[in-house]
Amino acid sequence: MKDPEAVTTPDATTSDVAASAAKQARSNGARAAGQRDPDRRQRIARAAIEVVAEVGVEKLTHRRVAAAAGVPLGSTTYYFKTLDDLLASALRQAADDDVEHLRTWAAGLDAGGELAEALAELVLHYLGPARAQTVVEHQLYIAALHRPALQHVSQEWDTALADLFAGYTDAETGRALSVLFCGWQLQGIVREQLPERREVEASFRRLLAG
Amino acid sequence: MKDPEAVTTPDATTSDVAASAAKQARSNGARAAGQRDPDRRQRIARAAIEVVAEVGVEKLTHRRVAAAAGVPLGSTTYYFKTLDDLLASALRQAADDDVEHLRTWAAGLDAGGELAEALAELVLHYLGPARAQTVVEHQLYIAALHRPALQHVSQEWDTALADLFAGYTDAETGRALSVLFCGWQLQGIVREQLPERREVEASFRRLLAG
DNA sequence: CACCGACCTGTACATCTGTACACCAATGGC
DNA sequence: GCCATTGGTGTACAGATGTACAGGTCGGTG
Repeated sequence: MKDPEAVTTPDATTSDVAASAAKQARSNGARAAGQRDPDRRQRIARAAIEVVAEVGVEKLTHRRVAAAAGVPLGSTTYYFKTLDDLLASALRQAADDDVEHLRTWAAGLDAGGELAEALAELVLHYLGPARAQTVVEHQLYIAALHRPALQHVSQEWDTALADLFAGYTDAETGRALSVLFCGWQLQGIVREQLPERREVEASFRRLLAG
Repeated sequence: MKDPEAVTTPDATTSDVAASAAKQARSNGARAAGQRDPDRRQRIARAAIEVVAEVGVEKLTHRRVAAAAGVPLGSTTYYFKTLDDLLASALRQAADDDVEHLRTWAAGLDAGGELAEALAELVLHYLGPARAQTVVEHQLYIAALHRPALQHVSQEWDTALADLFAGYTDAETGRALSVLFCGWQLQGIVREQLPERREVEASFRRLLAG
């Protein structure tokens, strides 16, 4: 039986990692047992992110995502009842991936090094090697503006960023750093030329000097 | 530099461009002769902005814009051959309107007053009374990411902002201020609660202290 | 072994979309 | 006065889209 009005999916919204891990452990050898494709849901969500990266949110369709994920159309509508569900999962996935990436970045931060330097480096990373990811994230972030149910995801994203930075200074400075950080990203993604590292670093240093 | 406008005009493909231009040049004294509704094109562009504000870029359609502008469907496709043309005009219109607004703001700036204070005020204005406008602008700004022909519009927008701020300090500080300004806007539009004026002002002051 | 209930898929359909284009209307030149 | 030209509009059409849903498959359970 298909649950009629579950929040988003037949699965629970979170913690499918544990469930899928258990089942995967049980049926590791050949094809999956019971659940033929345990993490297909997450794969579809990531395919949605990929589609947004390539053609933009306004061209996000079930069919395109299905093609990108290599699954039939019926599969995407099975896991995501409506397109907004799909978009929501994509946003959540992108935010989670990003925050995790930021955490590992923070973990690898040299305690003795200068924070402004590291932040400038991070900005350039997001505008250079990880530019595609940055573009998607902003698309999804903005797409949430017209979906009240998603705004808290974007909010928590910003908050996580500010908290992370606050860990090295104080709450207010952390917020200011996150604001400047977002600004550099936003202005950077529409230009093909990267900002000067020296200039970016200098701006962070000014904020920290207060 | 603002150059290419003819590309979006309806008669771009037909061959009587020269003839109409000649006649218009010849009968220049009679203003808007032959045009029953001279600024309908601009009205449609503004209606497009309105539609984006209400339902988002991904739901921007000819029909919706026509309804919002109070014109028949055929009229929107007459002035804007394709949807991208319409979106482009909307972006340009929004950017122009915004830059003009910023200029009048700058013109009314008290020379003796503090810049940080005025900037904080401006941020709160864009997140409060002019929030809808801010939301649209970001939607359009982001939409340009997948339309290379539009990126320069967004770029010039940022540049105009930085130049404006630079007029009160120096080039690099102006850029930094514009980055922080954009950051406050971006983070502000997903929250329903405005940031504290004192905190915003303090962040600008820190940048200016360097 | 039979059966049940999940996972999964192919297809159908109503709707919406962009766009073309054949039409009216007025206006300025003759 | 007439008429060509251009502004303006209603409609038609092919295609894409979201979504429902009837089946199909297969492991688990009694």
